[in-house]
Amino acid sequence: MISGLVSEKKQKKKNLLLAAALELFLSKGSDSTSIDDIVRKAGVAKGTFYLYFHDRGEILKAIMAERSDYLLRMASEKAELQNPSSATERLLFIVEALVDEFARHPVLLGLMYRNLTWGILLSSETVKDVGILGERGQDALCPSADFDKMAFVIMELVTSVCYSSIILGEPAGIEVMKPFLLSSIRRLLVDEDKIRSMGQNR
Amino acid sequence: MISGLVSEKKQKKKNLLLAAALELFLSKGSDSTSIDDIVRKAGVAKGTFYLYFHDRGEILKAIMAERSDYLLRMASEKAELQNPSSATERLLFIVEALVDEFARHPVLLGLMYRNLTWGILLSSETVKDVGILGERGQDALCPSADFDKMAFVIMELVTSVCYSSIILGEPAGIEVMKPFLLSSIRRLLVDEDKIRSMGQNR
Amino acid sequence: MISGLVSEKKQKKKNLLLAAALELFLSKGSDSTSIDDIVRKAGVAKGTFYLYFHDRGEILKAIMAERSDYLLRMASEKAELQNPSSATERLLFIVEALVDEFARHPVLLGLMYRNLTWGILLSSETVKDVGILGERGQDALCPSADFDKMAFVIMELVTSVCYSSIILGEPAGIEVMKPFLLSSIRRLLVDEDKIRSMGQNR
Amino acid sequence: MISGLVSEKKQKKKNLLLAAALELFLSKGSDSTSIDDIVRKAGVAKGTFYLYFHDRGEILKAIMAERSDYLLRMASEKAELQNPSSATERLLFIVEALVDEFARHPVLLGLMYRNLTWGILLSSETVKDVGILGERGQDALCPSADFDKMAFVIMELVTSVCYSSIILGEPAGIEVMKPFLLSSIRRLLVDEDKIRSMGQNR
DNA sequence: GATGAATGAGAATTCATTCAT
DNA sequence: AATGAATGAATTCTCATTCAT
Repeated sequence: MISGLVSEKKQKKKNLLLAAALELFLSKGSDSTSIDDIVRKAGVAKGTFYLYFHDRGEILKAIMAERSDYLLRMASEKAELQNPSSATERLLFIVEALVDEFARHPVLLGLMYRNLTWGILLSSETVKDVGILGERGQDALCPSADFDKMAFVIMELVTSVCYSSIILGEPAGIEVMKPFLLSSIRRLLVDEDKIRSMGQNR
Repeated sequence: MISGLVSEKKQKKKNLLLAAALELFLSKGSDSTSIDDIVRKAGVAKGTFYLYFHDRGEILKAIMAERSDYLLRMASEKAELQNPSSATERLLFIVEALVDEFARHPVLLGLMYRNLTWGILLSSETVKDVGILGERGQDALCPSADFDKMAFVIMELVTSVCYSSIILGEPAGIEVMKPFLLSSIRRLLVDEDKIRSMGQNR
Repeated sequence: MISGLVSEKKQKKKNLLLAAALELFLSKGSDSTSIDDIVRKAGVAKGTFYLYFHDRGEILKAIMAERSDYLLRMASEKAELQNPSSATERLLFIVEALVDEFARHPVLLGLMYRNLTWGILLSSETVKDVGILGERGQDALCPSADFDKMAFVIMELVTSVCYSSIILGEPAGIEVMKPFLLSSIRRLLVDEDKIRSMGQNR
Repeated sequence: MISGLVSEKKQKKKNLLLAAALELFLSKGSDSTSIDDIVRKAGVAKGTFYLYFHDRGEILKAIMAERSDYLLRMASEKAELQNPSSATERLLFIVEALVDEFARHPVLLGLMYRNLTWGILLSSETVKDVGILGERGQDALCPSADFDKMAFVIMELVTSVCYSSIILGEPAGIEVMKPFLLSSIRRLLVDEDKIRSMGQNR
């Protein structure tokens, strides 16, 4: 456990930097946060920043990865607590939790919007076991081949709609857009074959 | 008519600036384009920029508005040429034209992704008469109340998916994502009541 | 003449920078002179430097060109005043003037040594008409084909010997090295054919 | 012998540093090589550098001394292999070997040009016994008094001309300058008395 | 309206050096 | 002897903005 403590100590300054950067990115946006700001807030020397990160983009990426991972886990756990009756239900609960979190923390949303592409996160191992679409296979929400694409499309949709709605108020407030978003997702998950047959009717 | 010519002449420098800025934004990205770059390329003096624009954000906004308007019109016209048999068909043709355009001009896509929210454009008068969801009312693709939201959600989805797919190659190339995107949109437009009843089965 | 005055005014800041840089390069050496130092001494803003020079190397080059050109003219004039009886005499007077100047201003020598290669200067038009080897042709000090090479070799020799002798005191002081240098140059200018025949004797 | 081994081991890190520094100086130039670069390449800790060298200048000096000594020995040996018929011949062979080596390794040339003055090396004991001007005395290439000066002047000349010719291409390529340089040196070694008498004729 | 020289605050980055372990 | 995390002064370079002409 000593080595654990050592490496913990070794990472202390790095963690100070990460914490400071997160706080500043959230309050001022990443574009207007200088490395000077970060080290001043972290209480470390300028050079220490470059000991751990190559540039501002790198610390942003690190923070985005950590935040989105955390966000997804948190939403997943919240959904589980509501005993979803189906995979669809579960997904909708997850989305709802995400929307609520974004509504509570618009700055976080602003930060994640277009600094984050879910593509990378969703294909990462850590998130695979969380899952947002339930198990692949029999009970899956969509054909296995489309699994990744669907997860990805849904997450991009959620972020885009939240951003526009919560931050810009366009085309309507989040209280109006949320139900619409949820029903949109429900529609997305409808079995494709059934859609095609229904499409014929029009 | 003289005054018309005069005001046209008066705008000459402004147009030079707009043209120069567009070209630079596309080739270097808006972040790395300085006002210096713009005036040099436009062949006007530094001070002249501030005669017409307050800052870089303003010229960017102007360009984004013009570009997205043009893009939507172009896609609309292309769709019309294919004699769509229904409003859904027409919308899918429009989306296809947009995707193709983005695939041909990744730089334009990158520019729009980072600097445009369809919310503003879609609610503008100039785009209203283009329309992407057909006429409101009887034959409409979705309930009148959801009209704007649906248009908005679809456009955000298209941009997000294109960006991730074309620029980042995540979660797959655009040739794979395009059919998936089109079928996703088809599903989004399915009548909600039918969905709900189908949702029960799960 | 108005335009002359205008362009003179336009160059005022540039000249302030050049003067400040020269003074600093001479007193601290070019390596330990920062752009900050230069602008502070010149009394202009930081950005103004970059309005006129791309980087420190550029201002150094400009100064070196001006200084060496001046130096050569000065030495040439001094030589002329002594009514040299032959082209060889004239060259030796020039070299002597250069050596004396370097001995009086070791800092200048230190600056020019290995920041300057005579090659560029000697082939420039401004120096062509000064000449250090007299007229090409009949009376020339060396075959026309070797003219440039000879001028170049002599100047490199002078600078090298002066530097080592004056700055480092190696292998002897300048009062000892000067006569040796002059006689070395005299030897260099000896007709090659004669040398070859003399070489046989050894 | 144990102590010998120990002190050899003790020097192991120092040698690692020297080897790493040489390689870096040659590939990046000494100015753009940081101590960080050196220790990283050497695989030792930052602090270890300061255990053996006071600053970068010190390690540079050490390397320059070793390199130029090696270079001179190498050139000397090569010259010997060609069975020079006279001291002049021998010197010219040495110079030729040096020029060829510089032409093959322009980086080495650049490094030596900027950081070496032959003055120090030529007066060192290790080089005295190599000699480039043959034995002092009867058969010497020049009067004993001028021995050191001449050796020095020739070496500076060779380095300067090689640098300008090989690196800058001024005033001509090395294939053109080499013969000229060799004949110049031949002239430099001509007996001074004979010169003086010949000088009268002009 | 138009110009463009001048500004100077500020951002990023480097690197020799120290020192507790 | 050896380490390497931490330092922070120093430096380069950018760029939006102003203003006298």
